[in-house]
Amino acid sequence: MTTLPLSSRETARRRLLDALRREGPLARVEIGQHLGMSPASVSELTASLLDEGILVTEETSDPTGGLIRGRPKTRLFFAESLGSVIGVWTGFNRIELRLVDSAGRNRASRHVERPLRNLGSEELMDVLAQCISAFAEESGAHNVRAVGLACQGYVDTRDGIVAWSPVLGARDLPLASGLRERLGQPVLMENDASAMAFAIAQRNADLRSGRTACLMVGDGVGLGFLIQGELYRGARFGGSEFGHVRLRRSGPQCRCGGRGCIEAYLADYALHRDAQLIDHRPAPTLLLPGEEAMEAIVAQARAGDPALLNLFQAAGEVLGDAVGILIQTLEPDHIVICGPGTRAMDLLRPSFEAALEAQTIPELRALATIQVVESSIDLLTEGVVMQALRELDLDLARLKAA
Amino acid sequence: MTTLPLSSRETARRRLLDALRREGPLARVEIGQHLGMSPASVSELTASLLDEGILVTEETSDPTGGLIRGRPKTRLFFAESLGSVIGVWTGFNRIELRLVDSAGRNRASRHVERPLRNLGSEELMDVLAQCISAFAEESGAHNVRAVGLACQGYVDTRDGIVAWSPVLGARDLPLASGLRERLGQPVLMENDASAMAFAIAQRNADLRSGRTACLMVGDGVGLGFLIQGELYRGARFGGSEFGHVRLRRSGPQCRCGGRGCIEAYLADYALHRDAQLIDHRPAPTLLLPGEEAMEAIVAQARAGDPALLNLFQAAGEVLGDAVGILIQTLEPDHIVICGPGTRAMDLLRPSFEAALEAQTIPELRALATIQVVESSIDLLTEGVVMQALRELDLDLARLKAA
DNA sequence: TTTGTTTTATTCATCCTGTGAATAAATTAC
DNA sequence: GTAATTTATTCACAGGATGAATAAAACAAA
Repeated sequence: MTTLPLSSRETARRRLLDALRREGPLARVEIGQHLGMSPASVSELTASLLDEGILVTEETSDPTGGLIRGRPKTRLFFAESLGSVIGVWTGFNRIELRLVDSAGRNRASRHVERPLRNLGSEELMDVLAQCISAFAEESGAHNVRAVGLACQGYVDTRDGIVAWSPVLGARDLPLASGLRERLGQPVLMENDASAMAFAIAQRNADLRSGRTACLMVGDGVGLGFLIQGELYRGARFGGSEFGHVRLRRSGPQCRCGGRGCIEAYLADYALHRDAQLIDHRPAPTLLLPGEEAMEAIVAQARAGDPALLNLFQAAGEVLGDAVGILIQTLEPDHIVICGPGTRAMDLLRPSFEAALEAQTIPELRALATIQVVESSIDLLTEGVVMQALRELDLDLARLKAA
Repeated sequence: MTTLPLSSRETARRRLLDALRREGPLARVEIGQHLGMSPASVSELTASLLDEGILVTEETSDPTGGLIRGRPKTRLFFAESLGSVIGVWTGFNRIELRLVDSAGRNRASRHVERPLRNLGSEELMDVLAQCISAFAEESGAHNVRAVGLACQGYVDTRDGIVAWSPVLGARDLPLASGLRERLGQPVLMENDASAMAFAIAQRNADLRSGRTACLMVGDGVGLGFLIQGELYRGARFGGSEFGHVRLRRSGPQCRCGGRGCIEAYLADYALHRDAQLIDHRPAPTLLLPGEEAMEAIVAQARAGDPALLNLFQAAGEVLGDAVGILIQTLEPDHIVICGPGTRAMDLLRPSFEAALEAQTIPELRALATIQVVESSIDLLTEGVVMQALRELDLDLARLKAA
């Protein structure tokens, strides 16, 4: 992840390519309208992008059937020849993979069940590299240009280092360089909640204006924070570990070693573990339960199981407190609650809303819109792949400039 | 407060004038070194600033006494003729005023004891306007160009509206326009913690790089958050109401009407109130105690009063939790604890550090430097005045451009 | 005094970008 | 075939940043 300030040319270029990835093929006039650029500027920019072989003109088979007068649009889009990018997410005991072309269109995806916890760092990198190359091979990926990797924990996105992760058990793990050596590809890293936030904002223009706090609930709990559509970067160019804010002094145990973290109430592993405890099952594991197991718990709660209802009630309360803290601290314009955890939003909502109300000042609460976006892990690899693609766009531009 | 994106020219101009206000008179070469600009650009920029009458060349009385060879520097600085700006802070029962020239140098200051709580909005504006004009007159202010006003609460800095304030009891109060009508001057508004954060960052270059979270403890508790030296703006261009994050569900009463807010433990009024309660004094007020009263409480605690020590212990714990939340949410590069409340830092520190440690992940905690900056309310009016001056700089540039 | 040295400041030609206006191109409508 | 319409390019120009050359203002030394 480059962190140099972008020149105005680079910004324009990025905006243009972002718009194409979002909207699909566009004619030059349309690009101008989308971005508020003059036709002359668009012509100039696209000329060099065409020249560099990044874009190609589309063979227009005249889809309007001659209903529109005037010179027909020639739409521009990404050249197929540019190759592809692999996006990876390392979950608790699962690896999610996706292959996209340079336009960001899905080409293949799969997931692998494989616990990554407590592997040594060399072994971890071996396993990951092996999964990625196997996936590349089986999906017939040709000309892979980069790998984007999202994982839980605090990620130094500039250097591709996992500064801290509860899942990988890692401290300052130089994952990007380790995988680069093994795969021979540039590897770009991102925190997983950041990746999902980015993907969601790509689908909703509102979320790309102002400040958007995107709380992902699922495997863990993470926050992706966007300012004018770009990911917020903290120290060492990482995101946020909001999921490990400890709201309850003597709350349940968290994967991070602490107690009472937001995650320790809301994450799938936490709900699953606590549900097992209710049933007096032995030795609750910290492994990620499958979607079926979670659905079963939710169904049982919806059926009226009082102990489970209590669980969701407590989780909703924590969610309300969490969103309340975000509102009072950052005053975002938009708040998004997303991730697999939204499957139980109906169960969470009453206590969520009560806690949010108790936690926040009404006048400030009114400044933010809150929306729930159902989103699966797919969106996560989509986000990291998008970020990787933009990074490659930039590299190409700088390559040509030099 | 203008919120339009700045043109590159405007950015350069702002950086130049900021540097002059911080560093004092500078020669053109020195400006170039400070800002990493070419001599040609500096010459060009300063030429128009001199032309507009914003800067003047300094009459160099050759202070080096001829020890240095070569053409002597001609230093540039702000023209005296440009007039002055008044900075105001409205506290709980006190108004702080300051007059500065266009270079930001202090010309006069005073404070007025005057409770502002529970005044009607018209009356409030009358009182404020009257205080300000009396101050302008008595300090011999000539050619006042603007008033900068900092207050507690959520301030819409673009339109100068107090969206919410526990002190002024206001909801959507258009204070800036009301005062402008009464004073005939443009009035620029800012949240008080934001103003102090800005002032502190002007004095320490480190804090102007990366992300700085500046927690002001005093009359209330506020957060000023800086990204690359510029104030973070949330929805409606306000700052943060971090002081009203409710950390303890059944904690003490806060001025905002809630319970267990950070402020309800740490603010002067809270400590004073709780100290009175210990002594079984009747009817604890919410008025701001004077500095002497606070010093007395601190002295009594330092002398070993166990009940007071408990009070500071609880406050320190809340401070640690608060800083912990900031670290895990925003991963700032720098954290500053400032304001009059730092007077008791020795009493707060043990429980502060323990709570911080319990609240945060060591690897993440290590990413931020934490420093305590002793700072009085003076810095606050300094900050708001600085912001007002930069806004005027911008207006002047846009005036000339039109 | 004169000439050279040193440092500061300006000027100038140039590059880069972005834009409005004019022009060209490609199509439909009549 | 001509007019109308829409899309795309070209061109001249403006604004801003910069390196290089030049000018300016001092001191140092012969």
